[in-house]
Amino acid sequence: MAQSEQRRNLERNRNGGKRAPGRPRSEESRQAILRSTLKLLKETGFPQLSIEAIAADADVGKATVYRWWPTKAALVADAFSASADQELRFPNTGSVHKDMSLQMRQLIRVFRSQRGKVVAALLGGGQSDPELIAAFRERFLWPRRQQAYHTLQRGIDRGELPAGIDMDLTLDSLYGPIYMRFLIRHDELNESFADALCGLVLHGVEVSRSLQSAR
Amino acid sequence: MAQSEQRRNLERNRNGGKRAPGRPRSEESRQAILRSTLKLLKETGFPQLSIEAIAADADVGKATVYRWWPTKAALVADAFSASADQELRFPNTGSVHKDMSLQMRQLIRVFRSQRGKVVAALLGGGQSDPELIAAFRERFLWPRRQQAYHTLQRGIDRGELPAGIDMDLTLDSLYGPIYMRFLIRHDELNESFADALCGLVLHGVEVSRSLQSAR
Amino acid sequence: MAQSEQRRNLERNRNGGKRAPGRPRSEESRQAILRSTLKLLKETGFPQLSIEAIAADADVGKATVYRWWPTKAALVADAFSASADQELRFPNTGSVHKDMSLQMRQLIRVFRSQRGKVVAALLGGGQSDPELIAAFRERFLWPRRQQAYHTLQRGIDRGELPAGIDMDLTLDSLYGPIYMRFLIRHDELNESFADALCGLVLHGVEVSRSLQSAR
Amino acid sequence: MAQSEQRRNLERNRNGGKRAPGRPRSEESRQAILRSTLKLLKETGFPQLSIEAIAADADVGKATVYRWWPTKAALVADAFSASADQELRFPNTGSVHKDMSLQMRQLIRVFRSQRGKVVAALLGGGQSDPELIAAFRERFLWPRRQQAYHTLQRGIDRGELPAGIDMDLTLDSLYGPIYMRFLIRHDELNESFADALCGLVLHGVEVSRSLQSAR
DNA sequence: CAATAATCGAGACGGTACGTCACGTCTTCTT
DNA sequence: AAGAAGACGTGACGTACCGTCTCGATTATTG
Repeated sequence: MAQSEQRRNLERNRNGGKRAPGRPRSEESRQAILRSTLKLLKETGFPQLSIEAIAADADVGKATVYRWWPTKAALVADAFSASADQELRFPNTGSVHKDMSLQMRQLIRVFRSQRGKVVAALLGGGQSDPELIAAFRERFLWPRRQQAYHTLQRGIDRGELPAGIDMDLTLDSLYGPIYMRFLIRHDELNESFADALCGLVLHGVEVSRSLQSAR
Repeated sequence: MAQSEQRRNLERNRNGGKRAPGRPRSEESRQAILRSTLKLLKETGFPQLSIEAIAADADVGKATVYRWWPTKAALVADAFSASADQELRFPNTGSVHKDMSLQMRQLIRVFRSQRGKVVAALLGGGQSDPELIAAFRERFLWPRRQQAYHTLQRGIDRGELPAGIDMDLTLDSLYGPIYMRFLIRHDELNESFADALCGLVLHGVEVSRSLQSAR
Repeated sequence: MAQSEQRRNLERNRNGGKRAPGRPRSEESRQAILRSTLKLLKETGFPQLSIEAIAADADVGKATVYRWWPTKAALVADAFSASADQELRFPNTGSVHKDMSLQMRQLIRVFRSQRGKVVAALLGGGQSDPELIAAFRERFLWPRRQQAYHTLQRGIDRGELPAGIDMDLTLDSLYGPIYMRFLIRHDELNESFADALCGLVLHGVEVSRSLQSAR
Repeated sequence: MAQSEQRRNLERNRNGGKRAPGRPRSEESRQAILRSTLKLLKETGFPQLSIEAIAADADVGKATVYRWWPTKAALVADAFSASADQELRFPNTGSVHKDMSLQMRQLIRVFRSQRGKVVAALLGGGQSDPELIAAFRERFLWPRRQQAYHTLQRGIDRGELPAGIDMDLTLDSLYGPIYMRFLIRHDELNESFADALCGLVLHGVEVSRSLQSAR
């Protein structure tokens, strides 16, 4: 459930299931707005995206947009998370190496697809708008990181990884290079990069466990 | 030498030292513009930065800005690189671990300083402006990466690192997590992160040399 | 009714009294703009008049001006005609000579007043903008000329003037010298000029009726 | 000799025929500027005419224009009078009627030609620039009016016109309607208008001599 | 079934910044 | 010293969106 659509729904809940009086919010408009937002975001960057254009594209009054989303950032964050919910689940193959590299390959595939433009817009816009980057963290990064913790834990339980490792360091080492290549575009970001990265980092984790545990 | 100031200077060179006719460009204005750009960039983000405000702050006509920089991006890129030239050199302590972690600590220090806002603006803005991100690569990333290659090579020569490693993979593994934490801000980015990262990755490199050489 | 305000009103009429959708035009702004236009026109000439200044003086967004008037000329024409409607009616004294010279005196009085600056601006600007001069003709010249025709006709009916005279020639002979002195300022334009002119021309008309009817 | 080009020539005269030191003024540039001014004035109106464009068209530095003409008005006035010197002389046929109507026909012909655009620009621009209208009076109107006085005087001497007439009233009555039709364009301005006008006004003068002499 | 209430679309509003153009002045080298 | 070249600070241009507002119309709940 998107963050900024709560006003009247909250009232509804408080009133014990009763609807607020007046014309109810148009679900049709809401979806058209989110759809147009994603569409235009893929065509232009975040700064070029205008609420004027979104409203026009969605055949909706400008005020309807402003009624439900306080800023362009909130709208984009909503649109993004509405479209990001179902993807990028972690597999469970019985091997940490395999689980991680498979998921990382998925991520790279997403980054290279049309959807990547939206992520780039979010991360780019987020550099000047804390709300945007927070939305990315909370709706995209954290849910996946929770799953990643479990995946790593399974590896520890199976003895593939030493106990006591710094999971955040490990995961940032695995994903950081992907994000870096995605955002800076200084080198190719293809799926085999996931394998090489996975090999390098997970072997490093195994070896330097003593250092980690000493921290 | 900044990119967008070449027009008339090039002519000068071609003409064998002769100056172009007409009033020469005001070096004073040029520097005032770059100074104001950096100053305002630190106060607001890249999208909020307006050429109008830069010109006003620099006591300069708007047209003078547009005469020399085609876009806000080009201006910011110039301002950034004019201020980034001298820093972040690599040390040479006789140990790869030490050399790298020292430099990475410097980078983190920069990212956490006022200058970090400019980098974030550049990378953020760059997500919707290829010119900006290219400027970052060419004027910031590449020069340092050249030095990093040499640092790694010294490690190989000294036997600290195996020969035949994938330097780009290694360096992205070292720096990627820093950039990720800097841009996504999902976890603390302090200088000790550099040491942990360095330990993890360089040990990983040593162990997985066979994998790398097999590629 | 001013020319450039018709768009939405016309729709209203076509729709049988129904209003166009959307926020209706602000009558307050419209009048403030016209008022400021006249005010500034009296202070400076037509070329010096800037839409920027009008908008500022009227406490109005620049876009509001451009929304309703395509050019500065159209705006000035509207402002002029909004202020010119009620004046300079022709008297009916029972004597052509008296009627004409009284009205011509009024005209000279207007030309010598503050309002004269606006007329001069209109006629001056009109030399490079057909729209402006057309506005002057249609909203100022023609309405008065209609009345002048009737005044002359009354003179003919009463036998003061010969039938079959060229009314346009007559009226241009009466008013042309006034306009000429007003615009070229080569000689004094005072009210007694009206009497002298009237005497000369109307006597001329009486005498040269034969020439006119022979045309 | 144009008004604003006097600075150095005056010095020359004071110095007793000696030339000022330094590079002499380029006659070529001066003429190119005047030529381009007229050319562009015929293409666009006075307000649209830009010194920038004149300098470019004349292949001349902008400063050269500003060095010799203080304002656009002065330049246009100069250009106009440089081109108006030789025309519109009064004939001497032995008949006032004929002399006047021939000259008025000439004037109408000029007004309808390309040169008319320049006159319109001058009179139009002059409504907001006293310098311009003064230039028109002094370099165009007065010289011709002097000749017109003589023409009328010849008529009086020959007994065609009564003595003691108001020459300025007479001439304004003859020319005012032409200027009015030229500037307001409310009715056709063809050469036969000169004859009708001449007939009407000169007959009027003959009849109302008593009124005039009574003034 | 009316009254009330909040939504919807449309689009005008006062603003801010855009990128361009011409202004009149200046600084340089060349003639 | 005047020439051309052309950069300079200035300020208006007309445009695009901003976020807010005022309309009539629509769609629900409440009395």
